[in-house]
Amino acid sequence: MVVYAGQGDARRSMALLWRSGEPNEARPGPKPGLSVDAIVDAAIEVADSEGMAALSMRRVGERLGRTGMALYTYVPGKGELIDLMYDRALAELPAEYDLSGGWRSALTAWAEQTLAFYLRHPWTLQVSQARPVLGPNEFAMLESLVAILRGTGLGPRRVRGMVALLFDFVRGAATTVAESRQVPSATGVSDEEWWQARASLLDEVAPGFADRFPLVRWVESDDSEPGGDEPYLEHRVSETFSVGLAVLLDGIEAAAARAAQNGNGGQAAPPST
Amino acid sequence: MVVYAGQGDARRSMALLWRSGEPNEARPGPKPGLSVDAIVDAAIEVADSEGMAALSMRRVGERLGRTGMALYTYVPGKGELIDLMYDRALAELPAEYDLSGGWRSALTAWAEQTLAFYLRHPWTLQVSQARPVLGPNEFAMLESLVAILRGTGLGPRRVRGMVALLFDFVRGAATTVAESRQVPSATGVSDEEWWQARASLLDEVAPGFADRFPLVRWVESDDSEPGGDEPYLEHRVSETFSVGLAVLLDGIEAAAARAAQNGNGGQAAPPST
DNA sequence: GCTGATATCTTATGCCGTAAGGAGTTGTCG
DNA sequence: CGACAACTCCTTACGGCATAAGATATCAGC
Repeated sequence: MVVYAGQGDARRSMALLWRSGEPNEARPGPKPGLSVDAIVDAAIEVADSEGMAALSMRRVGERLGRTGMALYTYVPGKGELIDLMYDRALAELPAEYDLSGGWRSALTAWAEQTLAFYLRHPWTLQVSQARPVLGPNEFAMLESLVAILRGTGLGPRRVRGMVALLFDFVRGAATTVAESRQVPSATGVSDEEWWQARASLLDEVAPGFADRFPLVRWVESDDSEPGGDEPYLEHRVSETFSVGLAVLLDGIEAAAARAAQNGNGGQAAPPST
Repeated sequence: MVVYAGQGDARRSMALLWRSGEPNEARPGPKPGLSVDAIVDAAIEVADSEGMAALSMRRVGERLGRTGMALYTYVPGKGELIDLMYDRALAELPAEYDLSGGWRSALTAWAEQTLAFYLRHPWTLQVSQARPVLGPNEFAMLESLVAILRGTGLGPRRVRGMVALLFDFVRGAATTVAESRQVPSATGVSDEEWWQARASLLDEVAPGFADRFPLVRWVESDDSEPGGDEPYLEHRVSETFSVGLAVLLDGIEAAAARAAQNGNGGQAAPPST
């Protein structure tokens, strides 16, 4: 399931994200044995290695030699912790891309880097996108993508559309790979074995299946290059990724060309559908 | 979080999905008071009205005047129930689209219908895509999309890429709207109010924000038509949706044109990147 | 030393999925 | 008819979760 951000005191969680309002030194009471950073790090370790489903306050506390409840001194709740984890992880992404080769090559690099990021931290795919975390690194990520798309000469409305499209695309591909990787680890069965078992079950349970869905059969027929040592589904996804990226780049180029023709940044020109 | 399908006895859950191996009549024991269909219907009602997070075995049982445990007579577990819900809901989608106007208009209709479906049943967005449910209606959905894309003359590999791209796009847009709709219902604050509150908090907590991210400011600047009575974010998404769809259609057209030129269904022709 | 703020722990509440086993119902066979 | 087996449904219980409430220990400044 999608994990939602904390609804609690919005001011406090924003302050945590932007590290503002740090406590002054020399306060009464025992020295803090932990820190927000240490907690976020431990939580990311848990999520990276065992997945979002295994992330619990107790689990994180345990890794720090504390109980789960000890974390509530530093962080308002689990939702806010996830926001912090997410924004921290995003810091890994490049702040800018080489634009000297034009926007197409920069966008390709962006897509590859971003895909790799999601695969390094698959749990980030489960952080809600609609109510953005609004942390510094999320803005930086957006800034760097918009910097590339500015090269197309399109206006803000068009660029917003492409930002969404690009993120949906990369996140979708990453989600497929990330979830497929859980099959072997969760079931002890290789990806390919899982698919073959399912396919033979299909024949058994749904006779005449192939005749009912001839186009499914056609589209699954294999006209691709062999996948080397990549697992079955990951090979499929990497093909899909390059095909999809090519479509996106061509579509963006078409929009940019139309806008250049009209000389208006694509703002007033209606799509030629 | 993403909800994973049941790992249990695969044969049994496939049989449930395809409704094969129905029990013969005249068995000993009390007459079944429930049925798989009744349970799936009740579960869909819960998920539609209260969201996936509120879906629990006890909750569904309660709606049927039973305990949660009673459901285990009919359904192996929660994961399998979700699979059944998903495939049942997919039956709402059109089995075919009007191809007489060409693939562009059919694809536009597909995107709109599919988006509307996800918004009617937002919980379907949380069913894992990598290990497909493999129920009859999931195949039917794929079949109808491939039928449209065949009109482009592209080969299976290219069409697979576009299928993934199109689903990622529509699901991404649907996810954004679906999650944004939970803000008002969960917090009692309108979408727009939520955003304004966040924005003023940003100023407070991150001074100099606008200078740090000038392109974010630029891309968020409003060059769009007024949104009528649509909520803020939904208006943004519907703009984004039409921009994205136009890009996709143009990109697909470019691929199709290149393939037609080479006369090979786009199979051997390398992408011109 | 006292006061009051702070960090941490223990305990408890109310959810969850589901394992285990018992009670009641109904068909078939002797 | 009675016995048995299959079947539905229930109660209880376990171990997990987030987190509220409150007890206890630690420390700075007066």
